[in-house]
Amino acid sequence: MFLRFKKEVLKMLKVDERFVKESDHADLACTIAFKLAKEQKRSPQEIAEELVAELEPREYVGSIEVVNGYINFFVSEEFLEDTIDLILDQDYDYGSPRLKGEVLVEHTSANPDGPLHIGHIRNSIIGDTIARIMKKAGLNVRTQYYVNDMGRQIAITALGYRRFGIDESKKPDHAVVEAYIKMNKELERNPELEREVEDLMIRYERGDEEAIELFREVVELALEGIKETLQRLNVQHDEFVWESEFIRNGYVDRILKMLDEKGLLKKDGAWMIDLSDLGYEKPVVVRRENGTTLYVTRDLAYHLWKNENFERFINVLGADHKLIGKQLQDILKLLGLKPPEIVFFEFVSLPEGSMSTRKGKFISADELIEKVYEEARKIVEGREELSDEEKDHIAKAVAVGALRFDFVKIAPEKPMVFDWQKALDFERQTASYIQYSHARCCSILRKAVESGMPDLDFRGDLCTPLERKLVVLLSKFSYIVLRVVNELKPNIFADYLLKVANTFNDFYRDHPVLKAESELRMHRLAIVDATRIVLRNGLELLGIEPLERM
RNA sequence: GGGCCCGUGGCUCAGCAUGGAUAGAGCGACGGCCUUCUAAGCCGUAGGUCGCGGGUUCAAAUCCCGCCGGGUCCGCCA
Repeated sequence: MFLRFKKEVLKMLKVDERFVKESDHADLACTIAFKLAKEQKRSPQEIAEELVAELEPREYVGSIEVVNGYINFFVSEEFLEDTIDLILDQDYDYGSPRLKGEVLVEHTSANPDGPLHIGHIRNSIIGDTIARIMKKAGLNVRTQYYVNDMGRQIAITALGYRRFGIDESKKPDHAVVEAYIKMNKELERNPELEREVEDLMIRYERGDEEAIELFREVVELALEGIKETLQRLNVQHDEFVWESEFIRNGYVDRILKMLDEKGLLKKDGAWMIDLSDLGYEKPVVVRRENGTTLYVTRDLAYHLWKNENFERFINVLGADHKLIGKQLQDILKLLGLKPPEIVFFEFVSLPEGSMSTRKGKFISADELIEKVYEEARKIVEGREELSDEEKDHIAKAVAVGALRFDFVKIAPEKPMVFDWQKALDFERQTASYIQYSHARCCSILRKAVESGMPDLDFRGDLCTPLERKLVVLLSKFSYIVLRVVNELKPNIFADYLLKVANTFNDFYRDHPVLKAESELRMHRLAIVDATRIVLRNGLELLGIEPLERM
């Protein structure tokens, strides 16, 4: 709805979109007069007044005023009424800007050599949230986990698995990483084993059956554990795509042929692409002297496949992939293919330094989830009216919410230092605050039903300034969704939802609902119900369960 | 050495793309509010040279240049 208001404002003014912005002083504010002031050598105020004199309020633009050169626009009562009607009418569907298109989101894609750690889940949470928001926007979204089954570290894991076996009593990913860590130590002690690693990698790429079976077994084990963790976090993948598939299905050969035909390959024993014209110091090797391919080669093949199937493809990658990511984009462009859009996120480190799976220096996602759950459980214990089962359910939802929100609210480009104390401090958990606000809405509506639910009837003319503010905020849902789709910054949405919860709690404080008389009661119940729908739909986009009581 | 990212009250962050009206939240601190729709809530107070120095502009947290501090990348690894 807010999008329509903005469109009307733009149509009235006939100015470029960038001069119209959100503001604390108005629903939308225009700064064009400042620009014109310079050219015309007149005061911004004068120009703004002149511009406004020619404008007539329309359907959704209720009033216009000029202050200090700003042209401030306010929504009409009709706008407020249509917003509430739309929300109540669309319910679960509310909030979509109704886009069309085929989109692929690739995220997480952690090496299958052990459990996900707290750095990996930053990737999962950003990726999953983007995917959810794009789906909401109406796009046809598929999510994939790219399984790096051909790497050196998987060969090492496979060797460790064969040599030491694994502890079957443990969750499989945690068991696999033990073999990986042990094998790494073994390699340090005995560098001769290096040849075995290399040999195994070559055999796997050439399609040696025994090697394939070994890799498959160990990778499946790791993935089994990883999938369980992802499920706990409400992170969904439609498919797990194995890197080695692109060797076997011919895409690697095709991409190499394309590179060759474009004259991009320098074959000097190894095959490489010279990117010095684009400012890269070193060439990118796509085929080793021994005939095997590299990670980037398979990734190029994967992106050839993406080009054939999707209009937009988005990768969520750690900042350590920046160089290789840019090279991938540039090579694809040279081939006349579409490059992926990449969301880079900075590292999550521990107070004592960066994490390392190889050295066993990491905090696993499972451990974090468990501890946060225990903490949430302590708080829920205080609610005597709830059954044990309900308490458990609420604690789980609150824990996952706290965790997901903690990661998604921070802009991806910010480095994070993990802190146990903060992760477990529920005083600062904003997710449960939003869940709580939603539960409050539900509670009011439950009581209203008990005492005979009246018809909901929102009236623009009954709105207090705060109610007006809340409804305008509710109208921005699809506008915010669209922003995330365009800018790929899911933290914008987290911020928005927090603002909705905040404003609702302000409303709750000094606007009695159930005690209000007749039409005011109907009016406010409509606001509560609409807020409930926005909070519920919004929490779902963040992968957080909207609880009805807590 | 070169590239990229980050640097905003004691702490964690938003705002920076497209410069504009008093720099916003949360935690922590201090003081208040449960006979009134869930106190996982609300209200109030204190706390800021927006890393530093220049520049552009009527106007800079936001744009440009130079520094400083932290992170990260620069393999025929992934």
